[in-house]
Amino acid sequence: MTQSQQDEPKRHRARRSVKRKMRLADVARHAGVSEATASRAINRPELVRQEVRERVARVIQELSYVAHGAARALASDRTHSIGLIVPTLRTAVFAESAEILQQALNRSGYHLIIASSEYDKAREFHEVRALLQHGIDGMVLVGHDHAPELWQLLETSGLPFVTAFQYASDSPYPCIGVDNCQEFYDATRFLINLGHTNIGVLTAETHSNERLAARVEGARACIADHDLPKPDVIEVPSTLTDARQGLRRLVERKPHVTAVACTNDLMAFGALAECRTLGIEVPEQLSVIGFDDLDIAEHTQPSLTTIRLPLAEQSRRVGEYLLARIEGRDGASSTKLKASFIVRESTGRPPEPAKADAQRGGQDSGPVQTPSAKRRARSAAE
Amino acid sequence: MTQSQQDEPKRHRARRSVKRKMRLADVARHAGVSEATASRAINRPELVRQEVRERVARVIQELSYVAHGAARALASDRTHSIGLIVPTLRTAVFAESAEILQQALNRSGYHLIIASSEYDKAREFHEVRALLQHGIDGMVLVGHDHAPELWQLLETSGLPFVTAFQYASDSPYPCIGVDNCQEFYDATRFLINLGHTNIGVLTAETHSNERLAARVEGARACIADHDLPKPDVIEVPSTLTDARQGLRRLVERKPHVTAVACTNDLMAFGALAECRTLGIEVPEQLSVIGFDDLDIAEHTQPSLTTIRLPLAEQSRRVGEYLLARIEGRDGASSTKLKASFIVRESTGRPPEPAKADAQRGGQDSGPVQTPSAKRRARSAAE
DNA sequence: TTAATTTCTGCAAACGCTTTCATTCATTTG
DNA sequence: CAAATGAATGAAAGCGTTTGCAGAAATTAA
Repeated sequence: MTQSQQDEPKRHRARRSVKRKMRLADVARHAGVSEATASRAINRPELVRQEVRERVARVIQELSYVAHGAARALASDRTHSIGLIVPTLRTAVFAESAEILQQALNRSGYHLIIASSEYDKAREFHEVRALLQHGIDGMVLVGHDHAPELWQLLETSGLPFVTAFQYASDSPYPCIGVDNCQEFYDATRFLINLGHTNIGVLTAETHSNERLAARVEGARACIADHDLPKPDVIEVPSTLTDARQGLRRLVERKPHVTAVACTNDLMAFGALAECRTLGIEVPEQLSVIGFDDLDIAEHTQPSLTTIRLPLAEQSRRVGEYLLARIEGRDGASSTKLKASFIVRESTGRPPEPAKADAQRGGQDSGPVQTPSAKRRARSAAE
Repeated sequence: MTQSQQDEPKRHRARRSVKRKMRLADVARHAGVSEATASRAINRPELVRQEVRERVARVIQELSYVAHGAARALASDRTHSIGLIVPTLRTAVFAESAEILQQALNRSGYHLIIASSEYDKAREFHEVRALLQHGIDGMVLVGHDHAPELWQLLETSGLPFVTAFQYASDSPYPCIGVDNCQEFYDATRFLINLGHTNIGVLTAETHSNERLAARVEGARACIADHDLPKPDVIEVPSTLTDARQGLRRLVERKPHVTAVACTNDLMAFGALAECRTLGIEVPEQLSVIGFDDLDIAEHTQPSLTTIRLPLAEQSRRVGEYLLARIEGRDGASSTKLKASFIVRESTGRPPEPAKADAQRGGQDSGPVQTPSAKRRARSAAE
């Protein structure tokens, strides 16, 4: 029995693609080194003599060798992928964060695998299982409100993970994000400082959205702290149409409301749109604030006073933390980020009591954004 | 030398997590079958006796065994992940598509790995390489405009792939999407049918966005086909601020423009905002159409006439095609999808010549959206 | 009953890489 | 100059699955 020309081990099943893929063995052979050395030339170059290192690199080029991710993952127990589970990518804030995180990880040779839960805990748990099974080196979750099995699974798996978008000082797990309650408290105080005493809250459903719930809580707390009457809180499905209807209910039920704090920009846009329809002047008759600072916020009529999350920083820190954990170092865990308060045209002094009840304010009311208001705004942003 | 209690092979290096993970061998042992059978019970249940199948399933439950993705991938040459490269997730249309695709793949046990190119071909090529190396079973690209090396790489790798968001009858590769040129041609015809003879085009940069370029081309073609003078085409960076400026340039340079066809909703929103600022009544003095039908399109003042892509269908088909290819069947390749034309308030008849030059039209001009206009709109949508 | 199928199962060989350990070789050091 | 140290390399043992093949068991046919 003669030795075959190439001493390749014979495949015991057909490869999917016709042309045989180059393997590390091929690289090694062409470079005249062992597989071990070839591998090291790739992964730990400092362990290999420069001359050899270059030779291997050249051969890799020539053969256009591409390492086999799965084999590498199996041998090294590192998949170089990170899982991210967001409620939905349809929300700009999550999409943008995913994008930034993906870019950041990319620079470190990691990939981002995205799954969405649609605000459903069971579904989220299922996704975590699936990701775990697929093999990931780390995981990012949104917020703290998850199925108990999920926490347990994460813990027993020993997988590095972090939660984002909500800081909680009492969280037993690492989290990176703003304190939504605090931020909205400050925003509400901004309104109160402007002179508003009757503030309504318009929010999308808080049931499975702890961030929104925290914001509502912040508004409530601030209003209570200033000895003002408990605010009307209207909760509607997360669509513009519902937001408009919500605004209507708010002004109907409480004719005296002079400011509406919306827990996100979507709600605020709905409010603004409905005000236009109802002939309510913003901010002369009603002040409106949002949360998120979506691109359009600057271009609505009037432009929207809102709160901007430090998404880039959040994603950066999430990436850093995870990579640190993966590589054995352990980075600073929970981090509280600060949002920025953006004052635009949709907020101003409350109307004079006399005017408050008039359905349409006069056109003559001048600019309401007084210097002192601006100053207060700034302080609220800190 | 006595046999150790468990005949487990001893690990030659420390596992990352403390508690040993369950492996298929454990499942097999507990179920009293071989690894092979255990594996089959999981992957090809029809090959094992029901009784055994159930036993294995039970053991898996009890041990909370989770298969090792990398090992599985190495042995089966299937990673169960699909790569998607979009220009950016910051664009709602791409984010939404990614979301839908991810959900669809999920149901079939696949994961979606997302990367973004930022409209940069070199970067895109790099991402493809990275994904290929990571190991994916299929890939989705946006459009046809890619680096030549990318096509080559894809071809030699033999990876199933498909392009989306733009149908091209002459593409040598499978693509699934609408014909952007055709769709915008129809939209332009809608304006012409309303009586507009002087139509401006406002678009974001077309340099590395073939979809926008195709839309502009569609508008040009339609206008030429109707023997109207060549349109002014203003191209601006993709921000609302620039869009507003673009609108201004458009109405300044050509005072007679009575309609602006925007190649996406972002541009249209900018146009609408600027019209408000300039005191131009829409649609009385100027008609505006967009493309994408973003959520807010329905709630702008006036609401925006625009075009909606069949994103769900596109994603569904992309998923189906890829899975078919992966499993060896080959599904229908290129598919042309149809968008829907959504007529709202931002389009109407052009102003009477006398009024056309007046900077502010009378408030008294009634509803312009005549029944016949509506009828035409419908036909344009087919 | 035996032979011929068909259905299940187990053995063991991949899958393509990483990494431990031992070895070789070139340098230092005493 | 021998011994000790350090730097580079290679051999080979995994990593945890899947799957071709062959044999065993169960079923059917004759």
